[in-house]
Formats: sequence, C-alpha cells, structure tokens
Amino acid sequence: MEEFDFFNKLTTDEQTYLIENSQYIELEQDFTLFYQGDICSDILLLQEGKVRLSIYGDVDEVVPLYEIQAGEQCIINTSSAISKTPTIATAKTLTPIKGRLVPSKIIEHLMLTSHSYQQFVFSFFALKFHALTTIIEDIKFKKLDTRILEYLKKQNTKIIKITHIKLADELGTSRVVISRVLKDLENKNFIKLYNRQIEIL
Amino acid sequence: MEEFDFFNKLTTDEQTYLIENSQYIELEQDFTLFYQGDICSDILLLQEGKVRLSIYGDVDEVVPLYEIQAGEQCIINTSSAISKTPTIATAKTLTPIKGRLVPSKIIEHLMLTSHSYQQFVFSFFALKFHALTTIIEDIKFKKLDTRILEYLKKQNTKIIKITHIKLADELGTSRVVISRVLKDLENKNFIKLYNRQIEIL
DNA sequence: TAGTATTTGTAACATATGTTACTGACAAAT
DNA sequence: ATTTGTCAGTAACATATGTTACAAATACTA
Repeated sequence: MEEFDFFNKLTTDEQTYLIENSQYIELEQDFTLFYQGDICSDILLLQEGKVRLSIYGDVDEVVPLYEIQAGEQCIINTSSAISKTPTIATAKTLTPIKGRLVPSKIIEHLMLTSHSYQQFVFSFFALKFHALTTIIEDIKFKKLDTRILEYLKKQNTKIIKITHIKLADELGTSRVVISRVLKDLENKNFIKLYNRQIEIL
Repeated sequence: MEEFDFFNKLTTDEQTYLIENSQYIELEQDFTLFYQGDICSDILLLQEGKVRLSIYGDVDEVVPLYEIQAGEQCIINTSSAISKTPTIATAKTLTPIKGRLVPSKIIEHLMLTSHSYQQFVFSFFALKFHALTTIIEDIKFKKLDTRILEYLKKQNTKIIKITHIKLADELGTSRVVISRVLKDLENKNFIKLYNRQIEIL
C-alpha cells in the first residue's frame, strides 16, 4: 500500500485497521467494477493497473470521463459509497488490476480520523472535478479535429501507434468519423497517416 | 451565518475566528465574482441570493453549470483557492447577493480543524460533481426537446412564465433554436405556447 | 503463399443544432 | 391611440457529427 501517499502518513494502528478491514483483489482486464446506477458498498484503492470511468448512453454511446492509476482512488466510487447515492458512471478495468476493496464504513471512519486521508480525497475531488469541466468544454466548444490533435500531442511522441478504432474509443465517437477527420488533418498537413500509426508534423 | 449548517456546529472560538477573519459584502445583480482562469484568493459563503457558474467558450457560447444558493459555498471557488489553480468557470450573481468573503488561508485552517466544515465541503463536492456529469449526459446524449421538457417539468407548475430567450440562456443555446423546438413540441401536443408563457399538457 | 482478419478510405445520406434575416404579434410607455 | 421595444414565428441555409455500406489496403497465420 506504499503507493498511496496518505497510507504512509497514517499511524501504525490506522494502517493495520485499514489492512485488516479490507480485502486484496486481482481482476482481469475488461472487468466491470460497477455500473452506473449501482450504489457502491466498497471503495477500491488501486495498487496496480488502470481503470476507466465512462458514462454510457442509451445505445452504445459512451463518454469516457477519466482514468485512475495505481495510487489513486475513484471519487465517483467514493462519493457513491459514502453518500449512498447511485454512481453516475461505469468503471471498467483497462488492464489487469490489483488493489484493495475497503468497505465504506471503514473509509468513513478513516475520513473522520485521518487528516492525510482527507487531504488525499479532497485533492482527488478537485482534480477530477477539473477533468469533468474540461470534458464539458471539449464536447461543447471544441470540434473533433482539435480534440484529436490535442489527444495526439498529449502522447509526447512524434509517432503515435494507435488504430482509428481505439482513437474513436478514447474520444467517444465512431471510427468512420475519426477516419474522415484524420484524413482532413492530413490534407491540411498537420499529420501524416500510416497503418496503425499517426505522425505529427 | 446561521444559514450554514456547519457554522452552527462550530465551537464558539471557531465561529468568532471565521467572522473576524472574513468580510461581509453585498453585491448587485450581474456582478462577476470571478472569471474562468482567475486564481481565487477568497471564498464566498453565500448568505442571500443566487450565483450562477458557467463556462464560456470563445465567442458567446455558454454552458451554464449550476447555481449556488444561500447557505452554500462554491466548490469551484474553493478548489481554486485551496489548490491555487485557475478556476474553470465564471461566477456571476443572478440576483443581488449578501455573503462573507473568507481568505483561503482561513478556509484551509478550518478544513484542518473542523469536521463539520469538512463534511460540508465534501457533501458539496459530491453534489456538484453529480451535477457536472448530468450536464455531460445532457449535452452528449439528450436532445434539446427532452432537455426543454425536463427543464419545464422541473419548475413544478403547469404554466411556466418564461421567454424563449431566457430558456435559451438556461440551456445554453440560441433563441431561434428554442422557438423551433418549442413549436415542434407544441405540434406534438406536449405543450401549448402563449406569449411569455408555456403550458405543460 | 494463400487465405483470413483487421484496418483504413470513402461515398451517400440522415439529423440536430446553429446562424442570418426578416415579419408579425404583443406589451409597455408616452 | 400611437409609438417603441420586446418577443415569437419561420424560412433558408451552413455545418458538424453520426450511420450504413462497401471496397481497398495492410497485417497476420495456417
């Protein structure tokens, strides 16, 4: 549990309390931790792997919200578990994961006793809150081309290895649309397309 | 300050600490408390009136995020002030308001010492977090007609007194579009339109 | 190497939303 | 009652995104 900043700041008593009252789990890729609408009884402290939170629409429309990494805790999960309200998104493992499942009661207790833990949770709330408003801005104001370019530039390599389908997945749209916009960007000399690869110019 | 749940739960010392280290203010309608991008140094505890948070795009596009009422504290404001990051939205008074401006240092101190205050802030985070994801769902999945109907039904009267311009404002779109969709809804017998009034059937 | 699966390109079309421009209806004020 | 300003209706058009369907190119595998 050393991947969690707050954990190292807990007293030894609190540490053992947390460990003894939680359960170690490993899950395969593409496992759904909870569906939107569920009321979570446990909170996952992620020790290894990645989990993605997404909102699903009626059909097969998806809005990817954000991902959580090792050393993080999902606040949608937390907020649902603590306030006993339905989750607003679905959590799915992007990779195999390892972590600890902590019952909400234990978390609540920790929130009341540990300042470092409070800080930890609070900082995540602020962070993900920011992520959400960014998504709103993206969806409402930005067009797909700039969103694609931004996504590509965020990868910090000139050549990004990704298929159009995956890109569509990441940005919550369809493959055909991505292909079209990518072709457009290539014609405008922003990028160059290869099979399974995109080069930024 | 009795409109704030947490305030009543503070010790007398904490109460006077908060009062003495904050400043009472009154502001007129349509006053901008902060623009997106600002880093807030103070946090507003709203005692009277309404404030709306919105994201502004390049031109004059707007996404209204949510409103805060008396007895509430804006968490975009809070999160910016505490983590020294730029705000992601603009706050504007919808009505004349009264409240207290608290320097972020005082708030930070309060967060560390008062459980009730922590609870208060957390609950708002969870609440507004939910509001944001609802907005994402709305924008991405729902069409204007259902969004309009939902807005109207939320008013809890059969006859809603509102102009098309105001409705457009509330939903972050343009008047012409609203008029068109409203007419559509009227033809489908969901509503009946009058001048400055809409009746739900 | 041949065959299969995956990936990409593209055309044709549907649709929701947004813009501009104009007209007529209504309300408020003088 | 006339004027003035606000509000609502509507047409014509632009545009971004999404869908279906199919063909071509590339990668993988037996």
